[in-house]
Amino acid sequence: MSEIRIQQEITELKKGIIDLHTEEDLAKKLKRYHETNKPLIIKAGFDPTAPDIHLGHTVLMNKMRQFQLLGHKVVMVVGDATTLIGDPTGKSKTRKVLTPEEIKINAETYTSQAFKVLDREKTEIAFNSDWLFKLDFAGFIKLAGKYNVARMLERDDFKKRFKNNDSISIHEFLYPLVQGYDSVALNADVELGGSDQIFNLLVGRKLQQDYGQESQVCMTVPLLVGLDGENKMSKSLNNYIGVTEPADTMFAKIMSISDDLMWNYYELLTDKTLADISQMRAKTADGSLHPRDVKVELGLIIAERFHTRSEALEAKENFYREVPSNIAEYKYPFNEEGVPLVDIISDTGMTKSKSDARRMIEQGGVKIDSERVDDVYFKITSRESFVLRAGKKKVGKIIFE
RNA sequence: GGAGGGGUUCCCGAGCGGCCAAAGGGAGCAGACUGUAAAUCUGCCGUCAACGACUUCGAAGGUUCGAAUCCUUCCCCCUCCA
Repeated sequence: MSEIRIQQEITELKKGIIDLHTEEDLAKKLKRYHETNKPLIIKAGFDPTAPDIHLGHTVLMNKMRQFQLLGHKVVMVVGDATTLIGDPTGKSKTRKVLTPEEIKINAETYTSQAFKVLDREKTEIAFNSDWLFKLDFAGFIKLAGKYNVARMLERDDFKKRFKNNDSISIHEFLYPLVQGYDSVALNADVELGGSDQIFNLLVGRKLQQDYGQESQVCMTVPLLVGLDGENKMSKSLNNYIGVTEPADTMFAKIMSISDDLMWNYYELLTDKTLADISQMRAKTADGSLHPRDVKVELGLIIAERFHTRSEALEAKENFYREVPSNIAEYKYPFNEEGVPLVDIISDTGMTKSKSDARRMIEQGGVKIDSERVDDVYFKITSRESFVLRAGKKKVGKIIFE
């Protein structure tokens, strides 16, 4: 296999990544693969405490998929044993411990979503309790002996906490060690992770050496910025696009991001090459391409990845249509004396309280069949069903029964 | 073990007996403008049978005509010294 081919693969794999330790090692491993046809073992750990996957997670998964497309094998390590410790990365509080049942359920939810991106055939799921619980006391002490405090303190958050006299529990030191041991147990060739994980990955790299293995290549991907354009994408900040969300929602959410952020998404979430992206960017800058159209394209790419092409196109249609084709329907009891509109708005969950619904009307955000309502006391007196709009995003068809 | 600081509405953070549903900022929501974007501007932002009533300022009691503000007990955080 030619050097050129390997070089091409490396270029492809390097797209959008933050760290790569080291390119030489990667080249060496890829070369060996082409000679022996033995797939590389690509390891990525995941935390079974948060089972919902959003686009932020898929940045990593896209990278894993890239390896799969090149013929390699991905091992997803469920940290059911390490969760007992709780990853100290960026955390100041100890997290709650899950039961084995909860972990199992979370892991299943997680992996089933992951297969929207990953190739099931080339993916193995492993639980690190399998080997960690077998490590006896002597083995454990031996593991602990492979690293020292000074090196642990090299890690940024440990360093800061130590300087600030914040507590660092001994067991927190064990986390990187144990995660590193996973690499030893799997004999991993490459470990992937978020950029905040680089320290842990490098520990694995060193441990493998100590255990007489070839050390793994460590690659990290950036954290995806959320829809707000500021914070990292996360469910708790509600600035995310979940992989199980309907195509309509995905498309609409993409359309709501800022133009600046859109380029970042192109780079991290699509297969477009860097050259393509900078070309589009230049065209929008000189006015020959409308940024809105570029964003529509992005919306289509994302929606299609998790749904089908036709669903993606339909989502686009719906986005521009006054009333989407597949809006939610609400049944509501009819009353001869007239039903206060405020009640309908809040009871259907379009607003969280009646006060909220009143405000919405006062501010001109409520429409019935595209007629604006400005009377707070408006009552519905006809049995006919109608399309109700409360604000930009909430639409529903009201059917009386 | 000792000394001190604090817990306020989604978040940060003022208030320290009545003028407090509680300043200010952030987030969120609505409207205008646009490309159903961002930025910007304006308004809203506890609940309800709504010019009024009810529930909120860690929890429970108490003082008072009246308490987020004063007292008592309890719970929880944080800082400093050992």
